[in-house]
Amino acid sequence: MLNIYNSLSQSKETFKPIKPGKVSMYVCGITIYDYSHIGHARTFVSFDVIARYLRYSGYDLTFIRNITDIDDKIIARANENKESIHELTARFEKIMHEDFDSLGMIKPDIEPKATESINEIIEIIQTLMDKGFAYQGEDGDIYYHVPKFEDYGKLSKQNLEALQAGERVGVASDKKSPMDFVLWKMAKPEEPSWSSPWGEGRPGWHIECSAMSKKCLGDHFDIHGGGSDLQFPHHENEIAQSEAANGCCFANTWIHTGMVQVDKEKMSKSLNNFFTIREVLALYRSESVRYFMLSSHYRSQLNYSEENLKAADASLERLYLSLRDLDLSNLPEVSTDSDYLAKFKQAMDDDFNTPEAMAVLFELAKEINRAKSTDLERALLLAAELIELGGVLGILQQSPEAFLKSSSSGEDSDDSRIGQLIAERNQARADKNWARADEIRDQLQAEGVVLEDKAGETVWRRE
RNA sequence: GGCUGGAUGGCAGAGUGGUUAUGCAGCGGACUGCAACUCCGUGGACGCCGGUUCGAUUCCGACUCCAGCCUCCA
Repeated sequence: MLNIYNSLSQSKETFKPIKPGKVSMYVCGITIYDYSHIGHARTFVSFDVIARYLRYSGYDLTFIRNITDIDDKIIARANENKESIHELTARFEKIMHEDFDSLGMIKPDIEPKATESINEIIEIIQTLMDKGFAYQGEDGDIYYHVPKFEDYGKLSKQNLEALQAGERVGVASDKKSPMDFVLWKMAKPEEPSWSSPWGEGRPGWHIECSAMSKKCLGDHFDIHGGGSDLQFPHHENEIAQSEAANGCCFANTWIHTGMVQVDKEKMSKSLNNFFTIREVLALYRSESVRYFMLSSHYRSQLNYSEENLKAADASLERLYLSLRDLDLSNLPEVSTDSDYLAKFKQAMDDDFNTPEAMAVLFELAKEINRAKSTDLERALLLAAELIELGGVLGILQQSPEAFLKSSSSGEDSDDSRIGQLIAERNQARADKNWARADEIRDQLQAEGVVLEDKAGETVWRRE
């Protein structure tokens, strides 16, 4: 039985889909105008595992992850670059897909874009106008009138009075209430715009997600997710828009991921302390980066550091080492009543507890290592389980040799040269010239290549 | 100031009202020319103060500290 922590109720709830056997999930994607950073990676790897586990559990999942491709920052960046917003967003969309692929993320079923949902956006705004939840200011912009929505604050546990007390001063506008937010913004000259019943303009920040989730999943769906920094105001505003417009419930379960920290501070663009996915993938193996993302629970903060990334790589190396020297081409069928599978599921059923689930992977690795020398059949069965469970987390799907010989940076030292040095070293060993043998090993070690002398042969791997 | 969440062994990170998390690092042993890999064994922990309890790291309350949101943010 799957239990998920719901931000709405602030507690773990037994998950019950609206339609038995089916799950609809909408995850807020990125506003696209720059390279994606490690914080994005953390959130989307988390939802990737959630999606995989829902499917592994037998649910028929529809997974939506949007792209917000119109927004003030996009316009500003495109102007800086002297290019169109479409050129800018198309370029970074391609980069984002490459980065996400590198991290082993499965693709969402639909990846809607704000600019391809303008009709739906206008429809919702019109409904909100008709129902009296929205109004047009003197500047022509359309605003959502927050005090009109009684449940405002139910997700972020804020109340309007407190929010207004904390409101920063000096915001001059013709809003009726300081908490009101823009649904439709009138276009300034030379800004990209679409025609609407209220004039040429573009959508405000929050409305596109209400429109895209409705377009893809309908008024009422199972799971809505995103980074915890979106909980307020973005998700709160989505609820206000969608529930008011649709006159009914919106998402049942809200899932929020913890932020990535650098030196105990949130990684963010405004603090300029972020690492892009590209930068990090140049330093560490991509699968190790993914492993790192899953090594702590998705709701807790994750501290980015060289030490932690190296530890993740070493841990993953241990798992792959256990699979080495086994014939993985012909794996036996995994038995459904395996204790390890049961333990793994129990961990994942408890709000997707990946650290606990990964502990099961290490138990399997240890058992495989033991069984290798005593009971090869058992070792293979356990290896099949390890690979299957790894697959649920999106790891351990390459051959051990491929992982162990891969390097973090693209600049591999030459494999054939490594082979030559090993041959030379083995000649030295045969001659009992230990000094020369150790010299070669030290030299390779300095290049990040580790040698292991097995019976009859010497194998190598990169670390 | 308001609202959330957190504080676990050298590091990372789960979990539990009484019994081994797990990984890395350490220590002892086996294996090895020496290593590496692997196995066997092993030390080390629950921020602080009270309360509940036969017993609390785990429940309750206060305190201290840390982080997130309240402006753009994954």
